[in-house]
Amino acid sequence: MSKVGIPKGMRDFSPEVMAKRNYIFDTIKRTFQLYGFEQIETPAMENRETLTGKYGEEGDRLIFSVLNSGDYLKKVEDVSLKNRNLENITPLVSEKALRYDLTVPFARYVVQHQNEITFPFKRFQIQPVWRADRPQKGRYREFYQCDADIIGSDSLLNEVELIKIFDEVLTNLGMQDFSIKMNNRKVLSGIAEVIGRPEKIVDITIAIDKLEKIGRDKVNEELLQKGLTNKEIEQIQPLFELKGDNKEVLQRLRNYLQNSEVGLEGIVEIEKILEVIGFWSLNKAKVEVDVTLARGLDYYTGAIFEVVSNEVKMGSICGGGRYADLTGIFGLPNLSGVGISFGADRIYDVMEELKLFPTKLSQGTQLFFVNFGHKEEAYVLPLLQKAREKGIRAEIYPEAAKMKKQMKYADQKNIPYVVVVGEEEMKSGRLSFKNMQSGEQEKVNFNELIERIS
RNA sequence: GUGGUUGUAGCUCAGCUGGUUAGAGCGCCUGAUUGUGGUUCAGGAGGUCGUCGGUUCGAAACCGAUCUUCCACCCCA
Repeated sequence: MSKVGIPKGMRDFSPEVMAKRNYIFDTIKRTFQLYGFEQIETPAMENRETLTGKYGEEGDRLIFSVLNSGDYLKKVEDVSLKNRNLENITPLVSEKALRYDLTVPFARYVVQHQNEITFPFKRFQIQPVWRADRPQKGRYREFYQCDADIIGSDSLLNEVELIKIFDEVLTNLGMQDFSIKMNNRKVLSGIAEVIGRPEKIVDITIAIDKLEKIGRDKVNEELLQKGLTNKEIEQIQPLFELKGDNKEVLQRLRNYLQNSEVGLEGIVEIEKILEVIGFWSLNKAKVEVDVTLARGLDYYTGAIFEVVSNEVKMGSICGGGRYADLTGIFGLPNLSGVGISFGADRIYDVMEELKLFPTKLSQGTQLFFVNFGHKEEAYVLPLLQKAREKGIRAEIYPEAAKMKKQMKYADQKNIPYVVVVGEEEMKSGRLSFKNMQSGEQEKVNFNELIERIS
């Protein structure tokens, strides 16, 4: 076993894997562009303070900090080192951090470039993000997010367009059965309000979010542990029975939230979104109103989305939601945004499990020239150039190795056609042209050869 | 951050309650075929058993630490 390796939770991607990954990225990118989004990129690192405090306490722990260059202990007093007061020391030894998601860097970008941006601004961004989490199934320390956000518009039409993008991308990737779960932060606020503990909104929603996973009893247990009274827990119970079709769920929810202004507002938003989706047709997506869905509570203020495959057991493969004031923390208030994120790596795992990748993804070499040496190169290299000019992916073996070795190379790279040009072929102009799949070989001139391939 | 799990040849793995030169299949290299791959045949290379330390006459095997893998929790794409 060699000593080389890569950090925990991070991966290499070999050519076959990259072909599949690019298939996903290309599909997502094409759809984003089709809906009018423009691409940006931001640096792998942000200033640490740009990121900290944006993802909750848990999130801060998962941010990879980058050690300062040079004498990074310069600013640290010996006393604080001895006391191991990490909270104070970290900012002194690390001023940069790897981005944790694409949304916060995007908010920073918008604030920084506000004078160049025409609002509403529709951008997309496909880049890796890093989290210092323990790796496990569907969870990596480095993974790609593919985000599309609209910032500077309150309209719910944006939410609808994003739902449509979920549908279009995942359908195009071949998924047959997936659910776009939708909730609204205002509904969650309403629930906390109705049971009289608005300050407990986060604890309540995080607990009921686990309903499907751990069951009702455990959820209630957790609620009790978080300091809710039995009476309050009793009031939450009707929410666990809110299953069924969206209309029915909303009807009962409206009844439940009748005394909460904000809660009713959330319901109206959900209804509006559902109504407008109705103007379009969805392919394979099922839109489900789910009051137990609680995501990104640290910044979402309106709609909350999460997409799960119903065919494979995996965490959520996409997420998203509306944040009324994300740029406010960077000094640009009153800009409302809504965005979604595709988790490309999880989508990959789902597609792999469902065998959804097309077999013909490879953009490998189509035509291979055997190399016999300097004299032959003089004859063959111009032909190679011509083939490439015709758009044929072609290559020549870089040295005059044994033919067996060259053929083997072509075989292992799955190159479908091989040209052999030696003395005989140079004299006659009839090239030996071999079909590697059938094993057949014939003599053709160069133009015929090009026609055979294209 | 908590709990569990894994590590033997390039890959997938075997290796008995500790016993001498650690195995298989696949892959790789060479030749049969000095201008023909994928099939066949013959031969060959390749491992300080994750790392460090301990127990023992003796450790791949037992113990400890550490790293890595995978899984669950927390949280999340």
